[in-house]
Amino acid sequence: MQDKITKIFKAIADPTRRDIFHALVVAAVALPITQISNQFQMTRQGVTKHIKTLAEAGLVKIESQGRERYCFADPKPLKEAKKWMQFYEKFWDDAITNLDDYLDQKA
Amino acid sequence: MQDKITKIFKAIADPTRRDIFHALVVAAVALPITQISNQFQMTRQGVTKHIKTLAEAGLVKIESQGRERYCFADPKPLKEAKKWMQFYEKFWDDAITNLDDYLDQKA
DNA sequence: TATATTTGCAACCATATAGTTGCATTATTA
DNA sequence: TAATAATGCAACTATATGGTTGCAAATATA
Repeated sequence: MQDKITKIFKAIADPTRRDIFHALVVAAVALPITQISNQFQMTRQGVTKHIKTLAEAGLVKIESQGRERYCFADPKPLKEAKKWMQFYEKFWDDAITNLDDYLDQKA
Repeated sequence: MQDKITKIFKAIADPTRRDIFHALVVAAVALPITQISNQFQMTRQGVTKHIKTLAEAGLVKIESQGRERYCFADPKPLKEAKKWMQFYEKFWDDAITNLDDYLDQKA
């Protein structure tokens, strides 16, 4: 199975999923699947699949109530994604800015 | 065509690609493709494909010198990924911590 | 010049992914 | 109880993805 960080990055690597996630975040309330899917062009089942992917990454929580399934965004897993990136942050500035110069120097 | 942020997230969503990227970052010098691929179990062509994906996301720069192609990690595009995440950072803490409570309240 | 090295390109394969349609199930409401 | 609404499940399609092998081209070295 995929590790957590891979699931998170895969989940947000799809633009439609980012849209769904965003819609849930700004909604700030839990919404049933059908209501979410009404905001998108694709079929309910398509949206459901994306929500499942988001849920598996922990970015969406789902709670059943009667026949409805309320979905709510949970951005917390993004903390881990941020943490992964933070290691590389220190290289943002001291990265070789001009590879040509580097290679010339080496030659 | 895919937008920039999608390319970046897709590039780092694959664990092998994260490994290659990491190897290039810590190497801190430009390395020819064959030399990079020697550090991995898979074929040179497999590694080359991953490097291409990373390069298309701007995370790796490639410069030809003679018959060799020197690759170097450039973490700068991660800034954009971080920026995307920063919008959701403000929701990390005030996100509904217990969806059950929220729904009970609503009921 | 002959040989070895680094690489790109193309074809190919297996699996994953994004999306669809159709139907059955469960819960609500008239 | 009958009709409607929200959902899950399964099958299916098309395309993307991760990876391979084989071969040709260009460059470097003996």
